[in-house]
Amino acid sequence: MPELPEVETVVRGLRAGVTGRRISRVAHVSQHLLQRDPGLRSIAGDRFQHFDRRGKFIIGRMESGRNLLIHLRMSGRLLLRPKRERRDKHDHLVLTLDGGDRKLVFRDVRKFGLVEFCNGDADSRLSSLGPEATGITTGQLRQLLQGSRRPIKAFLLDQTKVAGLGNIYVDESLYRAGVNPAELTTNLSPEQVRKLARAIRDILKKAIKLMGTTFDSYRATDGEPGRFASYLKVYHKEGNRCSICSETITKTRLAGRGTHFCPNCQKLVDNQKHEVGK
DNA sequence: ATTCTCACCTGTTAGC
DNA sequence: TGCTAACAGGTGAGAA
Repeated sequence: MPELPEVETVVRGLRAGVTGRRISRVAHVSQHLLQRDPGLRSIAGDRFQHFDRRGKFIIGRMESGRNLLIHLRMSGRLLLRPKRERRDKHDHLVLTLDGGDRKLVFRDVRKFGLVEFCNGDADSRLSSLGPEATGITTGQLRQLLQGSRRPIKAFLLDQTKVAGLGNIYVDESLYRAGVNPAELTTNLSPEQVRKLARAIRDILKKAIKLMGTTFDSYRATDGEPGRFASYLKVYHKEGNRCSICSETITKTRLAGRGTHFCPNCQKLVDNQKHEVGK
């Protein structure tokens, strides 16, 4: 579930607690991470100089010049824990840090997450990302929509179009903009594009301020849950009343995901005007 | 070329 | 109660 606001919160925690720290020891590394990067253990002795975020990726800039690429995917967490704390069975990378009494732990129940060295910003996983969702403008969004014909929800989940959105914030943004998730990108009116860009920026800004949304497993580096969940209007609100029109929030399946919306506030654009009054 | 579907995992929950 | 099946959702490989 970690999307842009959650990843941003984690990165801020890393900047505050890990920047400048040297890795004294790799206390544990799981086989599945070593399989992807057999050289991962060589991080011992290196030092974290800076952390960047790009979309949902975290990039650790190392003193050696190397770049550590991290993705939390669904259940990944980066936690600062006391050095003596017993290892959880889902801890897949445990880095003991010089100075202080904490260690950096990558915990990931479902093992979809990623921790490996990459070749910097030229790595295709990073270079193929679209512009950051936090700053998406109406003009950018209009441009990106050109030549695309698919449900707007599928489009917004595509990281090569806009980077950082996931299922929660896509549903929330579409609701705020009054756009049906199944609306084809080709059908969006200029006004809808404008509202959508605005909704994305506003919702992400507030979610970052509240340190993300904790629905289930997400936690910040200090173990704290995000506080945006109480502001969700449609995500996991099926059966509830729409706060605008009192219609019942509906859940369907679109683009392979649970999709939540208000059938009244988010009507499909009537694209068959010639059939009016049929 | 673009879009769609499924595999990747495991814990939780719904259903019988 | 105990079992199985479905579900959760980000990404990438392969199919359409």
